[in-house]
Amino acid sequence: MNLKELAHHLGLSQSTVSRALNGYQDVSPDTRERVLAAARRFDYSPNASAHRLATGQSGAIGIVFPSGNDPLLDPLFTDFLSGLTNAAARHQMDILVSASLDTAEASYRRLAQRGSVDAIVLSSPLAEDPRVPLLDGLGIPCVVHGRTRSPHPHAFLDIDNEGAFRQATELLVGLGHRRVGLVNGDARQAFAVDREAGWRSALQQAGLTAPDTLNGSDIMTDEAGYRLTAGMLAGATPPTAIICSSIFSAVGACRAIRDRGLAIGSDISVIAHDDGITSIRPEAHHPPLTTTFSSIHRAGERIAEIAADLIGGKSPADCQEVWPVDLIFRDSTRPPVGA
Amino acid sequence: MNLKELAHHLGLSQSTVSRALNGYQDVSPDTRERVLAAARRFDYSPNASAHRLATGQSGAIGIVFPSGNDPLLDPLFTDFLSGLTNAAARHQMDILVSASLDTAEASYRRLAQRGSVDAIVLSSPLAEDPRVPLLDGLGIPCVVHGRTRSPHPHAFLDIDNEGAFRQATELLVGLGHRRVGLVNGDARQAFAVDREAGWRSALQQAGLTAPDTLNGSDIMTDEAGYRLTAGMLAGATPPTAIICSSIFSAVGACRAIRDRGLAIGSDISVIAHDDGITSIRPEAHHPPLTTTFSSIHRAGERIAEIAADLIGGKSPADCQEVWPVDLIFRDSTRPPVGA
DNA sequence: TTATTGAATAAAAGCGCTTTTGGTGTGGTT
DNA sequence: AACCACACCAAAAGCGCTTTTATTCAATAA
Repeated sequence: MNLKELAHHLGLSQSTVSRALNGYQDVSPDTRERVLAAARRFDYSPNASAHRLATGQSGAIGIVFPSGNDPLLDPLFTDFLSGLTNAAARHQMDILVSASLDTAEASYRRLAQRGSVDAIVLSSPLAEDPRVPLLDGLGIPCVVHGRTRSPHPHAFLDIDNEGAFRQATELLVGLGHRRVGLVNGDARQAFAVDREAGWRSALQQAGLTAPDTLNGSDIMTDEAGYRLTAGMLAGATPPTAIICSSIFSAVGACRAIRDRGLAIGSDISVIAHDDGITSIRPEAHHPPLTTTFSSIHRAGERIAEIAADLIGGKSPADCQEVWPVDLIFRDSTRPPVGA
Repeated sequence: MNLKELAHHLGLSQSTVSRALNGYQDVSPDTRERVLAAARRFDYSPNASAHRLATGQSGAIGIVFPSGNDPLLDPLFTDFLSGLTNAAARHQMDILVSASLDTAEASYRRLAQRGSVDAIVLSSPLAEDPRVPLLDGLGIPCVVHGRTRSPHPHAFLDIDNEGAFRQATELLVGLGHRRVGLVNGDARQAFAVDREAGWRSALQQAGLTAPDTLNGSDIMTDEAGYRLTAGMLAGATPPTAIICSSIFSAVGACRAIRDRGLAIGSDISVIAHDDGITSIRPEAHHPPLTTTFSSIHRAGERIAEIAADLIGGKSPADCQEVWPVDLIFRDSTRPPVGA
């Protein structure tokens, strides 16, 4: 059932039916009611492709999957995407996930030029990310989950990574720790840069050093978390506390600590950043992990809204948000041994 | 830059340019070369909406996100989606992720009627899943990741869940275990039903019982894995081995075992099903976990191909695959204490 | 009365592509 | 010379909608 048939069935013109369905004013209440009733009865819904061609809008927000070769498949992505999709649906939009077969640049270019999407979401930005100027050049609205150092004014939603890790480090220092290890994500990622800065600043503020031996950086898997932590614990000046950039790293870190015959909390304190993903919960650990918390699901929701604003014409400069991060104190952080 | 402009620029008609770009035969090699060169030079790519309207195909495969209220956000989804997206891109298709705001049924209905997608992927099917007949009624091709008990002949890709868990149980029984606990997923899910059947059949084959107290079923998070395992270990006849339906449950199960002062492998054997997700690797555990393994990423890839076949007109009955599952022996499975 | 508005609807144009149909000029066949 | 393929290309229709422009008819104003 399409517009034409529906109109013919009602003895009305296509335009009248279209206007009635789309809530325009110049249709009598009477006809409108008839049209709506018929649409319901025939279970009519307008064809997506035709609608898009006519309006020039695709009704979709695009997101490009980190390339197939990259082993760093973000497990947080599911929760993020779930939020994104939910909020997008509320704005009558869909999420288009695209893979980068060749280069990431080519994917973005294709997406933009073909008009497959009205806006693009950038995830896991690097500190200096070439994608932002690229998309700007292509003239397609884009909102970054995170932040780049780009002087380019771009729409973004980020969490206060620096503040979160400064607070976490301050907490540990306040408990008496003097050697705090950092198990961070990939050093090129913007969030990792910020977190390191927070860690460093808190230590310096307290008159402590931030030695390279306690500054670990790698992908955020349990394996890498284990390796980095085990390395630090085996070093000449092992840490008495560890801060992990993800709950996955923390799982590995905890195993490294236990494997060394040490207890989490009493021997080595642990703080992890928790994005609130459902499959691994820090409060279910033994002992429950102290965390810096910010829901990546809610971030996804908000980003879809920002994208909708952008499509509606809002200026990117007016679409910049930094969310505070909660520090949730649990049992994995205690004063160091002998304090 | 659109077709019209490009054609005008070349002094050719739109149809000729279109045919040249789409590889039809009745265009001289000469003109084709000219057209392609111009397209490259002006960085032309055809408008997606127009293409879709003209061909009647959306060029997208749809997948509906498990509803927003459902806490069971599948963390495996990322890896699956990644495979799906990659393979889809190879077939020039995109993946459209849609949320179910109201009911799941309404979402599918909308997707199908609006022609937003050419095929739909169904994830996490229940043993009896109403979505299969629904989509069939809507006349939109659908491929199920997993299998339903539906008499409806539907396209699917499943792994041999029953065989995998039978083999795993047989391995444990062969080592001398007589009480094997099952930490399964949600009992309504098709895969959980099959895995339980495999476990049960292996035990019965060996003349052993499959008591309800050792048959745990819940969502596949570390927390639930911990709870189920702790419960079994605290019971009157605790298991000497545990089989987990996911690596996340296994993380929880391992913690429960350790918390009870027992060692994994020597005291309690553990086998986990591993979907090959990148963030948590069983071989990185201590001890490395024995697993039943099947890559969910590759399943995603294959499913996109099946969807493409279906769109191409292949019959659903000819699109049914069951993949064998590897049993990978590592150090978490040993003979029981005293054997 | 006659022009003037305004409401309600119809008609038609257009979005950018694909595809069908039609037309031209070449060369080979009878 | 007439015919027919054949290769190549142009013109035009059509996909299903939205939106602009026209039209009708009744009610009001001059």
